[in-house]
Amino acid sequence: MTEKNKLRTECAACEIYNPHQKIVELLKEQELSEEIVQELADIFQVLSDPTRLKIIDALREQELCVCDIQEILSMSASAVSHQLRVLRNFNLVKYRKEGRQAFYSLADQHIISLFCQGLEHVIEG
Amino acid sequence: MTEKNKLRTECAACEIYNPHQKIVELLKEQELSEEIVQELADIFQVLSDPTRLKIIDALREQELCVCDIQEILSMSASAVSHQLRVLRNFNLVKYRKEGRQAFYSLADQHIISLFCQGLEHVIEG
DNA sequence: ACTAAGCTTGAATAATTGTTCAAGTATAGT
DNA sequence: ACTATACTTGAACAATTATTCAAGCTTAGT
Repeated sequence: MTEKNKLRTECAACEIYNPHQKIVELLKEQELSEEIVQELADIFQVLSDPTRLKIIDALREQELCVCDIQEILSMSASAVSHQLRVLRNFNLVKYRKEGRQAFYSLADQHIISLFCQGLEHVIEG
Repeated sequence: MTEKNKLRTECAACEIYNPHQKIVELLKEQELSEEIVQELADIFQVLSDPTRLKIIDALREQELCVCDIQEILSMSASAVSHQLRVLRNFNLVKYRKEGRQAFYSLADQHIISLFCQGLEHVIEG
């Protein structure tokens, strides 16, 4: 094996010279666990719907009942309720019952950080 | 109209006493534009897939060619290429051609902020 | 007790999406 | 010129998902 050939380490995937062999091996080991990646995808997935984003946005400053949200979004109670359930299932919102009404609020402010960071990305282009 | 009734302003949505009438009106006006919300949803949508998240994660430290990524994710070239196109369309990655290979890298570090913020959310529970 | 309001839920439908498959282009090596 | 590699692309398929519809439950007011 010539000096030149020694440098030409082979990637398991490509047969041509590959400068990233060690990095690839490292990344295969260090790769985020399947579970973490899926959870990460899930949380972004919740934020990937305009209706849910509008709900989160509306709840930023104060709690609102379902019919408030319905009014703000100009959507049916059913559609709103379905999306509130998604947000509930991911513990992004909590609610309290008062008579016939259900008052929803953000479970914590952490989701707002993500929301705002995303907004920055959009506005900055 | 009695003093008591004056306080019972009606919400356009609910007929019962609604403490949020003014807030609802305000939110209907201030609501994020449909366009902005859609763009926000779109960017989160891109991040809502495990494959794309893994690609972004792999590209955090250095550029990689398609076959590197293929190897790291244990996926077909076609599947990887399709997802790279999605990332390209949203200007999250850029690439340079070198012979037969295409070397991909992150277009900017902004997306990493979002990625990490999401990761924090997942890890903190 | 009755009626209506506020909200939730399951099924149905239409739309979107991730991967595979088959075929394609472009470059490198012989 | 030929072959194989690296990558891309469009169509097809299965899976997921957002909204609507119809029906339900619970509470408030009469």
